[in-house]
Amino acid sequence: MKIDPDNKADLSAQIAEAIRKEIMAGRLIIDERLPSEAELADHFAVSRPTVREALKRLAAQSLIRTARGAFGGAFVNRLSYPEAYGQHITTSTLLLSMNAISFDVACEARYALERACTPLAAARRTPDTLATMRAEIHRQGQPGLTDESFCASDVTFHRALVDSAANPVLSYQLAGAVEAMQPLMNMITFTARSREAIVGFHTRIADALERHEADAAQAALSELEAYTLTLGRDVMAARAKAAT
Amino acid sequence: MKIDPDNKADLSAQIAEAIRKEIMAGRLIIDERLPSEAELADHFAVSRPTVREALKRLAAQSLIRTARGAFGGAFVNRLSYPEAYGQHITTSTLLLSMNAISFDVACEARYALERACTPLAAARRTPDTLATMRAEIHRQGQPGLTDESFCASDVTFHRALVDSAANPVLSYQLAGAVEAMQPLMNMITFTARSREAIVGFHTRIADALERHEADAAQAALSELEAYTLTLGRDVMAARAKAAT
DNA sequence: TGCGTTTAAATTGTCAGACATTTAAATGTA
DNA sequence: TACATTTAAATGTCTGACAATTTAAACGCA
Repeated sequence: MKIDPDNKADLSAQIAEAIRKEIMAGRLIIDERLPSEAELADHFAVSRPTVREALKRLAAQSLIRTARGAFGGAFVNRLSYPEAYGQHITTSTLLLSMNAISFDVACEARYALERACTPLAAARRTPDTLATMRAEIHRQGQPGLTDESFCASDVTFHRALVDSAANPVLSYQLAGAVEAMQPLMNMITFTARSREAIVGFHTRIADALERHEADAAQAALSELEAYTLTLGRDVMAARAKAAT
Repeated sequence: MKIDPDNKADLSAQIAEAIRKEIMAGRLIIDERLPSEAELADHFAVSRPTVREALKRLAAQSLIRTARGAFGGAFVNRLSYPEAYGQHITTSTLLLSMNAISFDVACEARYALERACTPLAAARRTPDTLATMRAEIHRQGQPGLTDESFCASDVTFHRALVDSAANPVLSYQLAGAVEAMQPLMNMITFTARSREAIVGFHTRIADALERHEADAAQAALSELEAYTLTLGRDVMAARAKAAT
């Protein structure tokens, strides 16, 4: 394993970075056991708490997992899809909420990415993903639904659309774009009329996918984008007026 | 702040998760100072090292930053684009390298996402992004270039293509897809003939963007995808044969 | 008064040593 | 052999201490 250079940042950050590079470069392979905390402390010439802080940093990124007991220790972790989803969604959500990203920019990115899925989704959609989409459409038509529940259902619908492409890498990449929009969408008040309009677009998308018509799905998606954009702009305009 | 329920996982993980939720929910706002480690230890009824491990977990995700000295402490961090890029690329690269993702699936996802950018890129490309693309094309034509350098240049070219869309959220999302492919591409040996072919596709893409022709760019991109796929399949076939 | 210097306080970073807890292998026993 | 017990190794946690760093306040001097 590498050694730390002179001095700069925290020791625990340096050690974590050194181990992370080993993993990324493939020199530490999957399920391989790292030296014990005591051995690492000895190797890097630091105390055990410092090593532990470094290992916790790696654990937070799902790079390692730890097990107690004899023959326990820290092991290079196989990054699972659920873990990767979680990381990506956390990062994306924070990036959008903390950097004053305009609704327009986020919306444009999300729908551009979703349109990338529609050709594949139209070709590969399954009865299963279609059923999910239909179920969410039905839920979105229920009168008593709160705005927040409506948004959550919207996310589920769009994730089913993405999953229809049957490409797990694509689903992973899109999860961030779709989920991160939810806080922004939650600022919108959905009137009965706007809900009806959205349900209409969703139905058109589901129908098009069912008939394997990629172009029709893409067209409906684009119209939904334009409509969502107007909803978002209304909210932003109202907010700007209220702030004066 | 929330309290931990009965018992289950590590205390440091529980505490980190509690604080993370506060941040994600916006109850801890940007640049806000968290209580000192001693106060947190008191609040959660744990020792200071345990609190520190929790804070290091959050720091590893760029959720907080720490400063020493009086009036120092842990502060909610504004997640910057470079930090988000780094997180996303790390996660994406590991996900692909550790889960036996087929070259085909990764390739399909990447090019589907890139095609989502071309309409915007064709409309908004700047002299700057075009110049970057031209420079990389020129580099890719140099005879002495190693395969690894060729790959790195390829990544730079495609990132310039993505950046041409002038949507930072899109650039962020695509960074993972483009960069994570590099280790897979590095397995390919680029002959003089395949390099020439790729440079040809790149030139067609740059030309199309320069003339604001989205369809032509998309067509060239699709052909490049098909060509990349054959290169990847040749490598995989050779590997499979060598393994017998 | 005004300004530079010194001091003090608060906070994170690091260390040392200890004990608790968990796990699986080794051992002992019926 | 089968099962219970012991043991060893490792992580999880705690206590207490000191070092390093940074800012604010106190101080001294012209």
